[in-house]
Amino acid sequence: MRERKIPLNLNCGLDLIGEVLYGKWKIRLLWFISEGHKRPSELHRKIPGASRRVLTVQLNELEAHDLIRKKVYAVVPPKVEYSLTAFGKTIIPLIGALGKWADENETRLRDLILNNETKLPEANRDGY
Amino acid sequence: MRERKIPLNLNCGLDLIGEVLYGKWKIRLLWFISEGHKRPSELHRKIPGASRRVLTVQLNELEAHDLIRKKVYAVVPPKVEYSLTAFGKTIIPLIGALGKWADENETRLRDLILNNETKLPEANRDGY
DNA sequence: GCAATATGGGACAAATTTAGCCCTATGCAA
DNA sequence: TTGCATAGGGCTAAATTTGTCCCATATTGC
Repeated sequence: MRERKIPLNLNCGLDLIGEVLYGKWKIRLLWFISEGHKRPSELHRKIPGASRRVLTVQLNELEAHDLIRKKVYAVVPPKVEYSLTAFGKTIIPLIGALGKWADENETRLRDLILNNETKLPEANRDGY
Repeated sequence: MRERKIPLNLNCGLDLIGEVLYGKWKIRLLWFISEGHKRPSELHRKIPGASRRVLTVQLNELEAHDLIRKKVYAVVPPKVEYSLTAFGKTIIPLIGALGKWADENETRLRDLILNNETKLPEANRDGY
């Protein structure tokens, strides 16, 4: 975040989607929360590839965007639970649909992605 | 792209979605192409906020991922037309749904986003 | 007493994505 | 003859996103 130097576009709906859902782990976070994984540590276990730091940052953003709500228990060690807001719930079906689409095309997508991971970079390496 | 130092996760469908749709302008590109805006210059006019460079890069990626197809006419000045592949067409309804969701919640989203744009950065500025 | 637990956040480093420029090519119009 | 239009891609710089490390907290169990 911090002071943005390149202005936001907020023209069409798709721009807005970008702002709210754009973040490497956000849709996964929303999805797992919708599945009932509420605590940050749980979510981190579900998404081990992400650093704890980014997850908390993105959770904060989702909260700021009113998609999730945070409940802090005054105990030690700390306990925190996230849940979807009513607003957040309205977007879950869409995320579900995306996941379903990807699952249905899983092998195809995986092939396409991996193909390009091994092809494009080699072309670049020559340039160094 | 180039040589990736942080490995990809390709576990669940949502990871795959990330790889294919993650890119600042990709869903907009797909959407506009689906609306019949085929030529790079047209697309650029529809998305003036993006640099021409990134658009061509992201178009290349979409093509590599088999969501769009490119037709090059051997004329001068050059003429290129993109169109959705059959595979690409299957994802359009999902993008449409996202756009619709955002349109329906437009003012709310805009408020939430702008609110945070002005609030969070100020909190940070103090730290400098 | 010391480690482990769960969470948050500051400071800074690295990785990755985007933006900005420049150059090419060739007809057509002013 | 100069300039524009169209598309691509190399290269470098900036912006932005992610990751790493470290500290703090209070209680339970060893």
